[in-house]
This record gives sequence, C-alpha cells and structure tokens, in this order.
Amino acid sequence: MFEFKISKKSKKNNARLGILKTAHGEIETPAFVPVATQAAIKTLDSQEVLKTKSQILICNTFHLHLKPGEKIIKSSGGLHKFMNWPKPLMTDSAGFQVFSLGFGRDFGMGKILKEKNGGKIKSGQQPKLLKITSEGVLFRSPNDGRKIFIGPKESIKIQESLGADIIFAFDECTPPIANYAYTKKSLKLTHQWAQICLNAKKSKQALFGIVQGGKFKDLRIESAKFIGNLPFDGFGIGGEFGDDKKIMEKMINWVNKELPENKPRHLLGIGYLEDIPKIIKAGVDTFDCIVPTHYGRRGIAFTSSGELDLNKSKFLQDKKALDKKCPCFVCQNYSRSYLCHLFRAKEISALKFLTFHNLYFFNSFVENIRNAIKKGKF
RNA sequence: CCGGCGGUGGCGGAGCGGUCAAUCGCAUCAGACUGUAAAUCUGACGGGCUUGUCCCUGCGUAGGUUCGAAUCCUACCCGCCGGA
Repeated sequence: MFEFKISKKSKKNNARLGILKTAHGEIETPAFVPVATQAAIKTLDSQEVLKTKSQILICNTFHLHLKPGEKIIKSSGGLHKFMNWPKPLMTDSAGFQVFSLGFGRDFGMGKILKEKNGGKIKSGQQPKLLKITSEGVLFRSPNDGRKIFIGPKESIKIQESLGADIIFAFDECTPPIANYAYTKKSLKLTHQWAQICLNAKKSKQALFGIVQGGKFKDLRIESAKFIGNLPFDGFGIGGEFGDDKKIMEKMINWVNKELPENKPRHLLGIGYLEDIPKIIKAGVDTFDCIVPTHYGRRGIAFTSSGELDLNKSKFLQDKKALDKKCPCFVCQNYSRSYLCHLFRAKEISALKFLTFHNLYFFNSFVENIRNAIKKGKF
C-alpha cells in the first residue's frame, strides 16, 4: 500500500504538508530520512532510533548486496525484520555509488563543489574503476576489488528482495565536473534505465524515478518532464547541484514545477541544517542526508546555537548541555565537558551520544517546520 | 664502589661519520566531510620571518679527533640492570 496526501500548502512558498502512507505506517512530511546504509544507523539500535523521532530510514542496495547479500536479508523476512525496524524504509538503488565509487573517487570530490571547476569530465569518459554501459554498471567492490554488475534490472531485483516500502530507480548520479555533453548522454541512460526499472518491478513496493540533469537547466527540465510522465509512485531528485549551493534551490524549483503535484518528491542526499528550510520551501517532501550521523561520529553536534566540535579542548571546561533547549536524553543528562572528554578519550559512547542528539535535533528541526506550515507561518 | 646498557623533538622511538630539524607512532592544533570506500581523511607540529631549493638553534654536559660528528674518543652528570 502506498498513498500520499497533501494536507496543506504554504501560501508563502512551495512548501507542502502531507502524509505518506505505507504498509509500515505513516510519515508526516516534510520529513528527514536518516541514512542507514548497511541496515544500521551506526551506533544506535532500532529502539534508540525510534526515540530520535525518526519516521523512516534509507538503506543502500549496493552495500547490502555486497554484505550480507540480499538472499540473507530475504531469508530473514526482509529488511524490516532483519534490522528490527517497524517503520517505513527506503532503499537507494546503487545509483549514487556509480558516482561515489567512480568519478567521485577518481577526483576526490563530493557532489557539490565549493569552487567553479568546469566540465573536466567529457562525454564518453569512464571512471577508473567502473565501466558504465547501456546495460548498467560494472563496479569493483571496494572491499576486495571483485567485479559486481548492477544495472536497472539487477537493482530492482535486489531491492525487491530487500523489501523496503519505497525503492528507487537505478540512475547515474552525474559528477559536478561533468560537462554538458557528458551530463546529457548520462541523462539519456538514466531515462532508459527508469523505464526498464518500471517494467522490471513485480512487487507492490512504491518505486520512485530519479530526475537528473546536473546543473543544466534545460536538462533538469527535460528530465523532470520525462521522469514525471512515467507511472512512478514518487520522484527522487538526484545528482549534483551546481558549482555552488546557490543553484540548488533554483534547480529544485525548476524540477518541482514539472513534476506531478500530487506525488511525493524526495531530494536525494541533501540536508545540511541550513539547506533544510530552503529545500522544503522549494517543495521537497522527504530528503535524506548523512550529515547528522556522519558528523556526529566526527564530534560535531548541531545545536540551536550552531555547530559545536566536541573534539576541541575548550569544551572540557564547559559544563552546559549540548543544547539547553533540547529535551533529548543526551542534553538532559550529559555536559559538553563529559562529551568532550569521551571524544578525546576515544570512548565509543561518544559517537552514540552525538548520533542520537543530532538525529533528534534534525527531526525536531523539521517537525518545527511542519508545525509552522500548519500554522501558516512558513 | 665495580661491571653492563642507555640518555635524540610534549611523549615513545628510529638514525650510528657527510644527503639530518632529524623516518615512524602517539599526543596536540587546524581544516574537510551533503542518495556513507567515512569512529575517516588532509595539513601543521624546535624558533623566526621577506613562508623560501630562507635564516637561527639542535641529538645529556664539556672537551677532543676529523675537511665534516647525533653518529668516533675522553671526562663528567643522570637513569636502568647485575655484582659486591
């Protein structure tokens, strides 16, 4: 079962309040989606994740295909049972790994550039370790270097075995230094793969198509029209978002203008705290991001007064809570001083405390935006 | 008191005649991270500035040998171990 209902639209911008219904329960949108790549929110158990107000998680097809393999998960009764997560789940298609293990690795870059860095990647160019063909992608396992082929059919098949509520079409996340010709050609492939995914799917899972097109307005619009016209249950907006973040908001607006109004839109892999109001205003319903969990393990805490790096020795003297306004169990029970000590002493509980707090903080942040939309204040 | 071993940067520890401000760890400091190759990675880490194929100081202390010493010799100081 899959349903999306928009209960309210902002009069000030394109933000919308909605309910996404799945077989594993409802999600109030806009919603943040924590990233559980290997069927785990690192450092937390599923009961703890529930306490962070998380409504849905996203796991990764590529990683789970390698370890432990979808057969194991299927034989355990699917991802929900396997990881003891009662609420909705998404799985990413492995499309991001086409970038992160390909050109992303070759050039040591993320999908958002800080500086303008031109179209270094030209049409026809291949990443060093991967081979991208019209059939799919020949990956090299980052674990042992062995070859792994995943194309649209394979991705869907794996995702069906995993059994998440929402699955994604296989795409290529294009790199931010790809030129127009590369991006255009890649887009064509992503579009072909989208149709193959739709035809391949036999399950009742909701399938989201992914819009690509890089930083190029005409390609983004072309992609949103093409993908938006296919019978997907919802849409992902993927890829790179330009040479700097300023384009991101514009780009999401170009795309959302073309996508069907009544279907959910998921922004893939975006969500610094400062990005969140912008992307919600641009009409995004759900979005996932590694930042709260990943940064938490690095010692960065997100608070109402900014980011704190708990590795810094100055916090040893600081007896305050991470965030005095936060009701989470970390802020209620532990001082910055103690958390700083744990990080400096390399105690593993440090990672858990910040992961918990950051997720709670992000989810609360988005919850506040939902309430504001409800009250007509956003 | 005798014998053995050793004293190198904040710490541990390489080097054992020239290419040494000195491999490498650790600690410290700074930076990065947006569909997680990520409890990770990068950089700095004697002092100085005009940040450079730059200058100064330097391998327990004081002398010596040598064109040249952290590296060899002598004395002394300190530490550890063994013997009286």
